[in-house]
Amino acid sequence: MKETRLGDFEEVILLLTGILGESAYAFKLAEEFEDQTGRAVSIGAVHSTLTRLEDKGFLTSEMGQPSAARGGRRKRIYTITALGQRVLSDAREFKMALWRQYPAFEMSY
Amino acid sequence: MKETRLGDFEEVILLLTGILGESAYAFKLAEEFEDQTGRAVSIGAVHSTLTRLEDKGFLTSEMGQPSAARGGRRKRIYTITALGQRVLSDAREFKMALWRQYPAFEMSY
DNA sequence: TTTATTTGTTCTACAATTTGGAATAATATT
DNA sequence: AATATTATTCCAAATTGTAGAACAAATAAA
Repeated sequence: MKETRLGDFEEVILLLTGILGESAYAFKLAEEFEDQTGRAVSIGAVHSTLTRLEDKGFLTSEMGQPSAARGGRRKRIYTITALGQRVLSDAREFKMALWRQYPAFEMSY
Repeated sequence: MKETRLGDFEEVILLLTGILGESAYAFKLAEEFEDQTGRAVSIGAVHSTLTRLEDKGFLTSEMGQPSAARGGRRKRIYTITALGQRVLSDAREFKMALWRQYPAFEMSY
């Protein structure tokens, strides 16, 4: 577990993992990413990012059970850690603090 | 002007440029970054990022006048473009939409 | 029961971003 | 003129972002 920063694609994937909860695994995350951004993403991109997030200690993973669906092999389920939540929360606070200072975004929080 | 994405350090620098207005130049941006994040940043990092943001069309720059201060040579002043503002705004909308879906961040916007 | 199809992961390579530091330049003070 | 200070520009290395091929396991169809 290396101590490092959080890239921006990493942040989105981490957030989606938190949002998806129990059903957070690579394929589903890729699908969700495309739905929410409209941007295509390769499955390889998602996998290597998940691995990096796990190395950094922001996620944990374990293999789940195979599903009844055709081809439904075992998935690797990812779970956000307390550290991961903290990092997301810090990133959010920081971003909001900046936006508040930018006149072009004058608004109430 | 290449059409590309916005990295996360890039986003912060772009935002700070908008916030600083007239006085947005590399040294000041580095200083501001350190004040706001508590994280040290090298001046080279800021410069290469500014150049990339300009290549992407999110910023414009021009040389200003020398200041009266000792060693106060001419600064390259950066200004955010309409495209840059739009990109920032889009990034903000997207991020807020995600946060709203994450139960750990249950709150009113 | 073999073969296809589907769902998934793991591995590998390359591109873009992030980051630090050295080299250089311009200005004011001594 | 020499020195100290404020800046920029240039270059190299590490980390992130991204795509795709190779492989594995499960069900459906033949």
